[in-house]
Amino acid sequence: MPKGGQNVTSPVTQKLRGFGSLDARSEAWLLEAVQCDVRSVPPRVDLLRQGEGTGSLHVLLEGWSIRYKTLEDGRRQILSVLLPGDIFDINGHLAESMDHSIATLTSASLGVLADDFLDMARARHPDLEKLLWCDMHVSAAIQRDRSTSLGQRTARERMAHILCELYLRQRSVNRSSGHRCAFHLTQTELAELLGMTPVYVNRTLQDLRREGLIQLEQKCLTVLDFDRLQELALFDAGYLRICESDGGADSHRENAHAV
Amino acid sequence: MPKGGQNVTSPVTQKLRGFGSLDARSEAWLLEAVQCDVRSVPPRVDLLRQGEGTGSLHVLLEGWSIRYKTLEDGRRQILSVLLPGDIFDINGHLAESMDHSIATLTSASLGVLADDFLDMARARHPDLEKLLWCDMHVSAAIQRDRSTSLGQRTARERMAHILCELYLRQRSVNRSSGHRCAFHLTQTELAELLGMTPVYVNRTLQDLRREGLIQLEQKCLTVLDFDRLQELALFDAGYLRICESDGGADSHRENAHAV
DNA sequence: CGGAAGGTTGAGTCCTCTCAAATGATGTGG
DNA sequence: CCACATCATTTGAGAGGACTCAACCTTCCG
Repeated sequence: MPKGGQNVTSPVTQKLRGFGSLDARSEAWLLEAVQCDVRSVPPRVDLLRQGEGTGSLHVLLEGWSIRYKTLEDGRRQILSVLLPGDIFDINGHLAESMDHSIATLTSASLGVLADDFLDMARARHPDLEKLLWCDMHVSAAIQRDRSTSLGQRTARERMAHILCELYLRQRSVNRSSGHRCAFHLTQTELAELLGMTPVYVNRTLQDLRREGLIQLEQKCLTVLDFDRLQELALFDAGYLRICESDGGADSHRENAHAV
Repeated sequence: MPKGGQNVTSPVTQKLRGFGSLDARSEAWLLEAVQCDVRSVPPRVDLLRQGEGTGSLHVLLEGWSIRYKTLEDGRRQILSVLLPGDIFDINGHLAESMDHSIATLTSASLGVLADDFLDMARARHPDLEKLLWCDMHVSAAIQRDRSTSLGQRTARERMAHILCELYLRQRSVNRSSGHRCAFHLTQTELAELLGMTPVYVNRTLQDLRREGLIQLEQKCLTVLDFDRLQELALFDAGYLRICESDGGADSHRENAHAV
């Protein structure tokens, strides 16, 4: 969606800019690299499969995907949700086989980066390289929060927590309007993400709706009362390291968990 | 325990060698760097605290530690167990504050690496740098497996799984003899790690004991029937990327999940 | 020896699951 | 444009895995 002529609003650059300053030259180079080899993928397709070989660095430009892991007997855990702007398989070359899978949920558009991308970034765009590591660091923090949810939070809290996370993460790449954002997980997928049963997911969602916290229908989430939702979830946005910056000029942090 | 005069068996080098070949020069340099600033820490002390500033790269040389995260209301999730040879806070400089804490369980000995360690490794010991990223990659895989456990496995399975993991990880750094290894988690800590209640941990352990799978007493774990334990846990050791190599000569993989 | 921490046991409860079926969306082809 | 198949959501009733509370026992250590 090139608006006003310049396509500076790629979700990737937008996300990375949230982690720190990015030289205009580096940003241009990144945009170039990302759009060099773009692929369109239909919904519900495995991009990388557990046990098989690894791939190169990918950037999700549009659509939703998931990272998941299956047990021998078929049970499946969704580890995290990948949103536009998310980078994955950043260290693929380090392993000979995947310990998990990655699949699209919706139809998606994918930037496949050249094999020497990281080396080039390291050599010529150190500021960009740093932001890439930051991104990786945030992904790890999200993963830790997911573990914490699964281990400590009740079903209601887990549900509230994931809704907060997905809402804010989309907002940080301009994928929200007002208090609404897309939501491409089915209740069954939510169940696999939150470690509960589809039936119970349904009941938990109805609870949250009944209490006027959210609205969720037709792949669209409306957060009616973010404060109460956040409170219920024991949600602390600090780990997302999201800086609120719209035009790119100011960058007053709103959700940071300052010391 | 310098055996035969040379202390080449630091748990770090041992662990890294499992991920790939390490030049003798790099190894010597690593040993040097790690033993340059060694600190002894008493049991049950926070090394790094959630919300506070980050530290530099650390290597756990001896003893057990944990990575954990606390919710506002006090609930605590132990994210992972750190064993001798484990590296942590590898990307500390990327964040301004910790999203989780790290604490010792036992008295521990800790190698604190110089700030330019990674840069030096990158410049002069690329083989070592690669193994460090491998290690980070394996840590992430362990974290993913933890999420999978918490989300999909039953209490019994989770318990069996963590026992398999801790046993194998210790074995990979020569911290086991026969089918026995140290075990420095109390039942309460196991509960915080597995997302269950201390009382239920106790009952689950008794189940496993009754079935002749394990023995656990006095901070010592004996795995009586690894095969059945592994089967019960739906444990797949592939993600640990452990190569079996004793004297350093051969390296027949035993637990690898070959394609 | 006494206190504290960890481990064990019992009984009752409830959060979450299972099974099953009905209803509502979505999409495809004739 | 309807009929059909498929998938997603919803609802009900019953069962059970894991939790809570509380007491008691054991080990450890100053």
